[in-house]
Amino acid sequence: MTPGNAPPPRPTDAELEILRVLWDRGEATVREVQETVERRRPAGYTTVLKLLQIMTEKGLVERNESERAHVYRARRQRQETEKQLVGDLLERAFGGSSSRLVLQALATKTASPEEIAEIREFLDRVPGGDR
Amino acid sequence: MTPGNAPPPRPTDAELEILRVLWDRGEATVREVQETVERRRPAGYTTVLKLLQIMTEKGLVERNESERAHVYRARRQRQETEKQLVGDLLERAFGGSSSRLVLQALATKTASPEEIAEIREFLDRVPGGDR
DNA sequence: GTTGATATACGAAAAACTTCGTACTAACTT
DNA sequence: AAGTTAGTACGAAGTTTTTCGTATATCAAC
Repeated sequence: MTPGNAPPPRPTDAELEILRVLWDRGEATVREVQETVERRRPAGYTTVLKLLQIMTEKGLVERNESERAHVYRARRQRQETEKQLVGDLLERAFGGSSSRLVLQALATKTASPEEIAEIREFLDRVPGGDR
Repeated sequence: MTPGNAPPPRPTDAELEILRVLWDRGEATVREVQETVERRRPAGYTTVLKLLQIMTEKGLVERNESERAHVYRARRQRQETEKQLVGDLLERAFGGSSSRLVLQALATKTASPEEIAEIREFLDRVPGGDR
């Protein structure tokens, strides 16, 4: 096993940008990742390569080396990582109060009517959340 | 003006722990902060002192030096910082979709019935969020 | 006034993060 | 075969984060 067996660490900012590319595309070579990241901000080829190598060591991604250009995939699903990040922020900044985080999120960026309906549906299904 | 005039940077993990103490107490000396942080995790006195000094430079806190033991205060309100952190995570991980973040938060840690009611009330008041 | 307790200042080390240059390798092209 | 292109490996440097030791100052009490 490459990384002991501990759960992968929280991805850093630069790592998260790369993960987003991999989640979108399913899998990608270094060049594909680099070209996509490049559109958002300056990022040299070897920089992205090195990051992917480190992320492999950390267990954040895995790679297929059968071709000359290695193909990378995220090791955890987008949703799992999102959960990790939210849970982390919840503990670090909101003392575990999810409602405070939720209200803050809604205040930060207004949700569309569809999104609001979606949230309502979720609340209706939460145990103890029924009116 | 101590820090140019740029908005204070996103606080790091260790800085956030200190800010939480300051938000709770309103203001505190290094020793008070250190003793409170200590309960959560090992943290030496000079470590906390140094962090507070750096945070002063960064503009995250301000201090009153009129007494021998300087008294520190958070420079931004808890809510402003929470907003910054949520907005940041929203962009970095959720591509700006607040509903995805909200649903993830609710799934991560179940909110109490009171909290759920609070969220409902908020949704009712959001423009376009009325049923 | 010397001692002891309690402060701040500051340098510096260790770890993590980010970036990039250089070396090397494999494959295609002429 | 030699040169060009496109890839990985890896060391290393710059920055930030975190930690702590040591020097120094202040104050109180003896």
